Amino acid sequence: MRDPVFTGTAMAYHPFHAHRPTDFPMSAFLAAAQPSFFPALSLPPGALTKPIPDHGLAGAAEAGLHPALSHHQAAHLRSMKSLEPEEEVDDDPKVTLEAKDLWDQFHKLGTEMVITKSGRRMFPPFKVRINGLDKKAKYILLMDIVAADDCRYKFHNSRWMVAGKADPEMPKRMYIHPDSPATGEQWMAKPVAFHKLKLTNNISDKHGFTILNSMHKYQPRFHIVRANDILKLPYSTFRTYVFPETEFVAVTAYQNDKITQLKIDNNPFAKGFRDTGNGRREKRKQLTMPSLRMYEDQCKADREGADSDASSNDPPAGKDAVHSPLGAGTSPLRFSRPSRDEKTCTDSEQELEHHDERCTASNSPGPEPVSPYSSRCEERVRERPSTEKKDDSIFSIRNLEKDKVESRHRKDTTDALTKDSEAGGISASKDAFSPLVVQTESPSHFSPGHLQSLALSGLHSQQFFNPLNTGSPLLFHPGQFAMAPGAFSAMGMGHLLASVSGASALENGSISAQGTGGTPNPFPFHLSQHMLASQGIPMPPFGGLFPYPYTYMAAAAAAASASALPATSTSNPLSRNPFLGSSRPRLRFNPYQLPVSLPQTTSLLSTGLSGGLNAGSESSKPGSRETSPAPEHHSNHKTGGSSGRAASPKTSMKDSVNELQSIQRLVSGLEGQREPSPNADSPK
Amino acid sequence: MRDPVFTGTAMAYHPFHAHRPTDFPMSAFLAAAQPSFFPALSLPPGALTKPIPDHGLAGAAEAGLHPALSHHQAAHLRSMKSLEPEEEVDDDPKVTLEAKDLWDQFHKLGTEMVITKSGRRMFPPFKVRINGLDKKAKYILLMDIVAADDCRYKFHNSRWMVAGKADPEMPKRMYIHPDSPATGEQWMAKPVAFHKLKLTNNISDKHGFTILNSMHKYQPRFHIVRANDILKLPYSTFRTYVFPETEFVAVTAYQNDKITQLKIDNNPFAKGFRDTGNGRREKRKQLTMPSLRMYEDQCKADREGADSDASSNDPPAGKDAVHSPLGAGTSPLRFSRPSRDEKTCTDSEQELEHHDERCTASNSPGPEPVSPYSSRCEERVRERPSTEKKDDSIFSIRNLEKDKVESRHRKDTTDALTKDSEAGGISASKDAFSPLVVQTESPSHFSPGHLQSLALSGLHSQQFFNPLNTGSPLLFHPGQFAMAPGAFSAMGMGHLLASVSGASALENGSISAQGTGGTPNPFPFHLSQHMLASQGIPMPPFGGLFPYPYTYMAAAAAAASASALPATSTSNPLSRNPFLGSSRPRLRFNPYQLPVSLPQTTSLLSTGLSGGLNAGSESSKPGSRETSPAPEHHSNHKTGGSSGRAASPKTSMKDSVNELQSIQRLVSGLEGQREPSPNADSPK
DNA sequence: GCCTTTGCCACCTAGGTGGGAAAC
DNA sequence: CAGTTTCCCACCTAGGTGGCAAAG
Repeated sequence: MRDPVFTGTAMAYHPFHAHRPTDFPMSAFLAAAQPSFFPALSLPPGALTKPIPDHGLAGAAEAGLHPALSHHQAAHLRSMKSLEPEEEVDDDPKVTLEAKDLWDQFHKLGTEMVITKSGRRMFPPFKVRINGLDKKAKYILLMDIVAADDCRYKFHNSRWMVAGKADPEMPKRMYIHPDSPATGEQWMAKPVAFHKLKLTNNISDKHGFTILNSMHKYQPRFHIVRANDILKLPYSTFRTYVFPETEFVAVTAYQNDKITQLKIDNNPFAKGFRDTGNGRREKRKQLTMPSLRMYEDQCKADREGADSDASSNDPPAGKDAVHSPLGAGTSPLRFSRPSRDEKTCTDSEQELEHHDERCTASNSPGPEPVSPYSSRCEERVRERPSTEKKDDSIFSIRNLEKDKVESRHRKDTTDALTKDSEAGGISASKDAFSPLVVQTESPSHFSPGHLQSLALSGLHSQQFFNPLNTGSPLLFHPGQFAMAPGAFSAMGMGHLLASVSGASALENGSISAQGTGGTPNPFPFHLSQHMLASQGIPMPPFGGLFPYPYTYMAAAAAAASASALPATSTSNPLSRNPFLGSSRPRLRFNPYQLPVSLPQTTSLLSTGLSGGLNAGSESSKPGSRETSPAPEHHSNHKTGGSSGRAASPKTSMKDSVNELQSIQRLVSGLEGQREPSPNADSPK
Repeated sequence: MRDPVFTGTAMAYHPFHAHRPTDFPMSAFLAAAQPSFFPALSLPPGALTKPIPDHGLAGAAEAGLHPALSHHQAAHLRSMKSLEPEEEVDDDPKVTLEAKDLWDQFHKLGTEMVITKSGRRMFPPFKVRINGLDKKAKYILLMDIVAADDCRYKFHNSRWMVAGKADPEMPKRMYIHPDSPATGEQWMAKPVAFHKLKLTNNISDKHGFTILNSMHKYQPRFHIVRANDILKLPYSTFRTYVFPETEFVAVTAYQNDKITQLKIDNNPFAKGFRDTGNGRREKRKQLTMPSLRMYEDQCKADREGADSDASSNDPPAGKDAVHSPLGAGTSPLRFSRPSRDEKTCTDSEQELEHHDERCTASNSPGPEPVSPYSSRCEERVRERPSTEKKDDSIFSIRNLEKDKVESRHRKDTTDALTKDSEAGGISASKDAFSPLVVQTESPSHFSPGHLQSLALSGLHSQQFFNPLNTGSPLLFHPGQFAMAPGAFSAMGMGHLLASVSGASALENGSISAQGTGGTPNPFPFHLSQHMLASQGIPMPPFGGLFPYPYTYMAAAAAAASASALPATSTSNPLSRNPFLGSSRPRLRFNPYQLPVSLPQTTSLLSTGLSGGLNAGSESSKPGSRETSPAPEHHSNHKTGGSSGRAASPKTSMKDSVNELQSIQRLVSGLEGQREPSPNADSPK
């Protein structure tokens, strides 16, 4: 397990792989890829064509780059020594969260997302608009949802408060947008929605849904990978974007009536619960009604613009400009929920109410309530010295102070500002309030033991599943990684690349949600049974066997619109490490052990992945994986931001977390962080 | 226009293209591909791995191969000289029509498919089960619907009769299964449905729907192409499968009440019209009620087996075993509709009622009524001498006589028996009653002028659209081909490879059916704006500039289940040439001239396709393209089958058509046919 | 009892049916 | 006038909502 499968030459791999990825034995695939990933730069091969991005929104992105290593320079370097035979691509992705206003509204109240056994969509739908991609290059877009911290919450006295340490992390799944791979031109043509991603609390889910723990806080993440085949994902650079305002608490039933009302008022499918004069459900009182409906109207308008196919069935497609739907309705209700960010996760009534500690001077329109459970970003920011260890910095955090000044010029488009980080070169792009951007070099540091097997699943209602490399949700299974306890979930360390087998792929008339299990023709998906390395924020490099090939880049969090800017960017759950504090290994999941239908999925696995997978699974046994030191974690947020950069795997992780959480007020520092990850497997 | 864009070296193209297809300028793309296509063999590169197919159903496929050039030999030859760098693949696809029983029931009555402006699905859904593919190789599956003949029909006195020549052909579109490309393993995992393909009579359709002429007869076709990128389609071998029982007449309103009732009884969406005691629509009398519902039950059962995702939303997913739903209900009603097959298309009351002229000795359960408008296959078969010109044979027709003997051993699986044809080597596979199989070598003979531009479209309800090469419907526009008048529609000559731009791709919340037109972000699809060469049956090679690289293979039609076998295989509309008889160029369509939203679709087009496209358009001006000699066509079916193999473009086409139409009783002959295709452009 | 989860429900959206009147 | 087409409709399927009672 975790043997250096990634050994071989980059060149050897790509040429071969490019022609017929699927015919290539996984073993060979893995063997050929490793050596090529030098601990070099993090930027994607592209960006060379145009020395300076000329994309509309991206124009100012590079302005503040540190001379150490500009975006383009980095890209160039990478392209030269990287194993990627890819042509030089000119891209500088800028990502904007759609319906940001709506997200902000929810965020202020403390977003809740219902999770059910059968799978539930997210309500404000996670949708982003992308700019700056290379028109011709192909990209794979992904999304995952990682734990925002290692705490469990409870809604008490109209407040969210910590209720102990987080439960064991559920198998994480990386959801590949079904349209992947597609050209940059196609992705940029219209907003990219992930409404097919469903949330569930069913640990035995066979649909490839994202499994979450109820009463835990999560942070959705969006990833852009320039690759024309999902098989290349493990060796590709991940550009990760985090929109703090999309943070949410998973619940099995809504806790906050205001959230419920906001959902009802904006989700067209809940129209039946609106108090539109029609005798409807009583419970809720018209908390909102004023300028409501705006979001829906926007959605419908959007629908006009683009044709819908199976992939575009998400009713809520509202653009960022929702014109503050709730208006007077919800915004005034600033719940004083505890900002549990770096809480010690002890059951207590300590309702963290630092939400008033606005992260930035806020160029927002006055009284924007901070998210009920937003972190005390301001506090943290102050704690953080600007002495980031640039040499091995993992994050490239922009100077938000500067951004604030310019933020008002920008709409609510949270551009993604990619910067170089490996060399410690930090560039504060002038464009402010971008989402947190983390760029990860191809995780060549995976050992076969980390490879993941698919978890298949029929993807039931999951949007059209395009089999093979055409876009299948990646099922991530943290338990199969051999890394430190706290290395997972946080920023998506070692996501497992699993493919959906089930029956969802080829379109049939069948739609039963669960029938997939033991169907005769389970539609084996043997493509991507290898894990995806570090997704975003710092992750332990799996035993430190690797040359730290990847670098992280953080381009400020912001993501707040001119109005709600500071408020929404308050909580920065980017990289909480759920495993750090949880010591009760309740469940362990091994795709192969799950009741999931994993038929015929042995092709690639059997060749070279099975062993690795098993290895990883073994090491991450229930007891081992989830048992992590909680104490040190608690105090993290206090010390993290400052200087724990090159700290030990666990602490360093947390440090980075803290930094991220305080992004709103980030100073221009860029931090590199690398997690040695003691031993990949069990933390024990 | 029509400049030899296809010039260059195969090797040059592939290596490059494989890595980043979309980054490759179309001009270069085209230039590199041409030379590689020798007039060689037609079989796909695969089949080398295993000298003898060991697939369950395919086991006997090679049994009857003619020694001239076996399937594998051909494949080997091709792989050596072909430009395809593809590895040797072992495949021998067998295709089975799902819900064949249901199709048969409709076919007996004379299937009608409603076409509406907003697009209508086909009711028995076109769904096939595939076997014998190479597990690891990637395939692109396509479907198109071609005119079955060049006549216009009218339903008079409860009979379908010819009502003159066919109207000008509408722009034909090749629909790529959205899951494409996918591995053979994935395709074989479960039936492949094409329920996202919609039929319309809206000549300005922007959704990529298939545009048909009302009151005209059509024949759906299914294609398997081993390719990992739609960009390679033009240079890939097409294996075409035709199921005669899926023939239908497009109507704007049902003409035959029995068809209506059959639809209502079997289509779950029409449940509201069933006379289940509930006072419902009066009109129809319970024509069927006996063992009905079977199909639906089957569908639901199917749904259990496989998960549904956006691509699997088609309610009707019944397997082939529908247990003869209508039972006594509809089968007894054998309408004596005219079999207008090779009619002269003159308005007359001559109700062709040769349906009793069963094509084969029929091992079917007795009184299977022939399709009302089925062709006089038997007659035709007899006319055909077994003196196929093997040297340039286009069709490889199996010996059905032999098949008949063995057919009863087979279920209703109409296996696809691929055979070599180019060398004249014909192999009569022992497995009988396969659908008509036509294998086309990569149509390298396209000249730039034939290249097609996309017609984009949002694919509205069209199933999830996977942009880029992941699967987008190909929009075929006959008008942009430079070829003889009658060369189109019939067997899909020169289908245009157009991609859907619209908004369907990236999943958004928007679903409006028509809003695509002028949307801000039209999602340009510049991938496959080049036309797809000969799809199935003989087609004019566009001016004869080419070395006749493609070969056709026919592997018997059959496709009939043990019970209804002979009956269903009666009509063989495979390659009627609608243009041959139509001399009234009513409309001309140039994707660029349509009100379709073709924004940003210029990338590849502008590089190397625009010119070609325009060229093609120019040459195929309205007046030119549709003006074709009708007379010769009429008599075709009489003379066609016998020896018109190497005949002139037009006649040869018809000859092959005739042959195909009589497939049910095909003798062991295999015919190769190649169409010189005078000049690619305008027939004038 | 409290807290949380589950299952079922009514009520929506989205869209696939053919009927039937009206239009062409 | 007859043949066709169009449009709107009621009626379905499929599935996304939160409520709510009951169960853990």
